[in-house]
Amino acid sequence: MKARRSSTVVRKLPRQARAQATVGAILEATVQILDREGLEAATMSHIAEVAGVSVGSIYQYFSHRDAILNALQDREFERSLRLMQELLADGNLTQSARETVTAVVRGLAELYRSCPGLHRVLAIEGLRVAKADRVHAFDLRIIEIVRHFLVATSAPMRPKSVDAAAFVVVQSVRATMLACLLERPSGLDEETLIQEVVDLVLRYLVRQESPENAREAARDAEGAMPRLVK
Amino acid sequence: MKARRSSTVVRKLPRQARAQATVGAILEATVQILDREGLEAATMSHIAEVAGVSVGSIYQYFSHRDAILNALQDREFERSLRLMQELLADGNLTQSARETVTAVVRGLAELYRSCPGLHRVLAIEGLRVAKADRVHAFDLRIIEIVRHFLVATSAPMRPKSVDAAAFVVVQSVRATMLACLLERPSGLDEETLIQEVVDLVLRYLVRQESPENAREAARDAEGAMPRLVK
Amino acid sequence: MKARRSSTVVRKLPRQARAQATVGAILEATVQILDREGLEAATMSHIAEVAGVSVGSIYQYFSHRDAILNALQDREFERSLRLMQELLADGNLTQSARETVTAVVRGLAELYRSCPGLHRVLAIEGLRVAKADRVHAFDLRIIEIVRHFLVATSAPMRPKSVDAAAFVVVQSVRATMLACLLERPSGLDEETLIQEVVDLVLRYLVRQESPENAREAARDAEGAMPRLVK
Amino acid sequence: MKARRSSTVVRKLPRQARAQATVGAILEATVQILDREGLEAATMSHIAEVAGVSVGSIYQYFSHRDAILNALQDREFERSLRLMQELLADGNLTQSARETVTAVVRGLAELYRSCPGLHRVLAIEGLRVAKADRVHAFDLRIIEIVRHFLVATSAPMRPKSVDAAAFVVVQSVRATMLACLLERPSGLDEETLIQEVVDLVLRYLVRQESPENAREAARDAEGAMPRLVK
DNA sequence: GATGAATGAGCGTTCATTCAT
DNA sequence: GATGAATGAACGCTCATTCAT
Repeated sequence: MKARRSSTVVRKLPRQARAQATVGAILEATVQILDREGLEAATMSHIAEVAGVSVGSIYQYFSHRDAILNALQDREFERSLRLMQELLADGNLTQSARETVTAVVRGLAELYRSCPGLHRVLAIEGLRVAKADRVHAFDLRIIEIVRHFLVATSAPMRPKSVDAAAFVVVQSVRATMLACLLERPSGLDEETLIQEVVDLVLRYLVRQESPENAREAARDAEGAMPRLVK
Repeated sequence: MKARRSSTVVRKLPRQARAQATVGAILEATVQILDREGLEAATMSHIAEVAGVSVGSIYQYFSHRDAILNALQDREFERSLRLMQELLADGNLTQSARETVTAVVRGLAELYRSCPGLHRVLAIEGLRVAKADRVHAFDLRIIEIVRHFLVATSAPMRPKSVDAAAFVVVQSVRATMLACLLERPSGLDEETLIQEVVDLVLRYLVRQESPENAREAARDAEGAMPRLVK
Repeated sequence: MKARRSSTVVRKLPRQARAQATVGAILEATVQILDREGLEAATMSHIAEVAGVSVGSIYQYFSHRDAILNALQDREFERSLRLMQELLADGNLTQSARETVTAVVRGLAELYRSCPGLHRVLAIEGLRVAKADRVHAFDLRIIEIVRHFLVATSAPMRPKSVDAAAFVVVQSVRATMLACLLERPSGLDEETLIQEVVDLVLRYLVRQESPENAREAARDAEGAMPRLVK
Repeated sequence: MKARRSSTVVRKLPRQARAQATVGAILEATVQILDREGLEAATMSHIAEVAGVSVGSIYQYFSHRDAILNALQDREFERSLRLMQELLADGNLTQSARETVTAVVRGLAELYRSCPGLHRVLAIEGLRVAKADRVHAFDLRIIEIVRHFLVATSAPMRPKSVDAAAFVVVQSVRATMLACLLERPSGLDEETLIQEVVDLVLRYLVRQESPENAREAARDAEGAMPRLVK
């Protein structure tokens, strides 16, 4: 009776131009709704209305409602992964650890800032049991990228367990930056928090040289990062 | 007279007691359902069934469904706050920072571990727009406690902005410990992660003395924490 | 997610008077709709409307739409079975075969005539693959009753295979009488067809004595059935 | 000229031929779907898919979905009619009644057996109110053929009302043979049931000569049909 | 003609909430 | 107060039909 629901996100590959436009309209409408009105406003009728298509058209491309959310989740997942892959690529190892970490944190912050409500919803979805596997798989990929960087960098790594370190860092950065955007803590601007998160990560990961004070003072004075690697 | 007055009293007291018991049953039923079956299983009928009361009775004590979830959220909020208030109270300032932070992280981990499914749901609820203010208020209280500790402790604090530090620390610890329970990252046991989170926090917050290496080696060798404060 | 759909027809046993009335109204409304408007008119909204209740109320007593149809099917199944059990009971063996068969055929005809449209729909339902087992089980019970009679009667049975005979007779009588009501074949009144069906069955089942002609002439003249059994 | 005329012709003929092929593909696809998956699987999209055409093309040849089912019904109707017309034609009157009836029953059984699922669906369709007239018309034609045979045959007919007899016989044979295929009654093979149905019909229709036993014994012994006609 | 993307009325079903008993 | 039957708006989803390409 009921057609099996594969985990496949897209029901039919849109081959015509109009079809492509429709799929795009559906995804954009959903992003807008999620970002502005939240998860429960994203009913099929509302999505259809905002997208300017009929409900039936949505089902031409997405087998069920969750498939739309999955598609968006995948899209953001890929964005995050691409960002980190680029910034943590082996070719960037000549940069200082601080430069690299700052770039990653800032990049994620920008990603979230572009549509905070969407990322709020995606965070919610990530907490639902039904989506656990998807999120877990994503986390593994992210952690693997971080792990690879931690192993490859010439900065002196402090933690004994690279796995644990990657896990802790990924969760901490994500949660803090997202909360920063969603809660807008009074008195704290985003830039300050980015710097704090970068500090959090660097101090946790990198074996500090002594004399510590001198180096930090230097940074503060110059506004530039001393190379942690030679 | 006496008898009547007595009967009046007991007739009144049991009513209140019964009301308390009913409210308790409703909350416990909801906790069980949320923890075991998730948010969508927590329908009014199901809660009533598990609590052993009628749906109508629930509305006697909770004006609408969300009020139950709010009550549970408040209860867990209070538990967290009480935990932190106790561990970060001024009376505990003589303990080492590592001891204190370890106690807090471990305490939160225990709180989450007692019913991870519930905290998963509460995290979800906390991300909903409608609950933003409630969560924000809670975060402010938590941060205030942390902030107070950071100011009061004799450990040499490194961050310039106590507000930012409290925010970063709270978000990081919460997210990492919850993710630890919900994702069960393979190869990482809870105790290891607790230690890593403690390291994350301490290294971020406390100005490290030199020579750093010696001190860390000492900790690893003794299995005990050297006092960071004098 | 989806609650398992047991084959149970009734979701909750109605214990209050109002509940009983509601269940009755739902069933009667469905019978009316099926009888007058056919299967596809029996939507949940329409049933609710005709029954004078809300859709939600239907789901209080029937887990899904098909459960209503199953309940009606069971009700008619039981009626047929009761009818045949009574007429073919061992206590009636002293009656002539013709008397017995006539009573059964006439009884079924009356059953169908009381709401032909309903039996039309039930016949449809009986042909749907999903209901095959239900109908098969019913047919087995009916055939068993007929079979028992064929073995017990003192009329001289002709067919070698009692099983086959029971099957053939049951299917033939049912189909002919139902078609009689639904097609209203011009020029044929119900009574004539009943007599023809009775003849069909008797001549098929009972070993005719010779001289045949004499006996048939006698029947025609007298309008009464000579005992086929001694 | 020649070529052009020829091309004109073939351009026209292929078009018609293609149309024929398309209609054929649609009908065959529908037959397959109905036979294997049932009525509800026969959606326009599914038919189009199996037929290898587009939904739009179906509407070129069939004004609406039901028209396809009607066409199939007509096709099967015609097959049944042709079968019976051939077997009951005046030219066959020299055969014994048993031979003729056996041929008809066996022919119908074969018709049904070639695609039982399709005939199940057609039986369902035949019971729908909207199709009543179509089925009635078909039944009238069938009955007319039977009636003509009953009048023309030299076998001694027993029933007084040829109309009633034709009706009874047609309904009984159809229902029993179809139920035989759809229910697969345990312990009864098709051949046995065919013989029983033939007996049912013959004993009902034909005035039996005495002594009955002798003749039946003879049939059983010889495995051949004694001529009922002279 | 042929295509298949688009349509949208209508379906079965759920569940927070109300209120007569 | 307690009950639980009744409510009905709203949901996700289907599919016969249309029509721009």
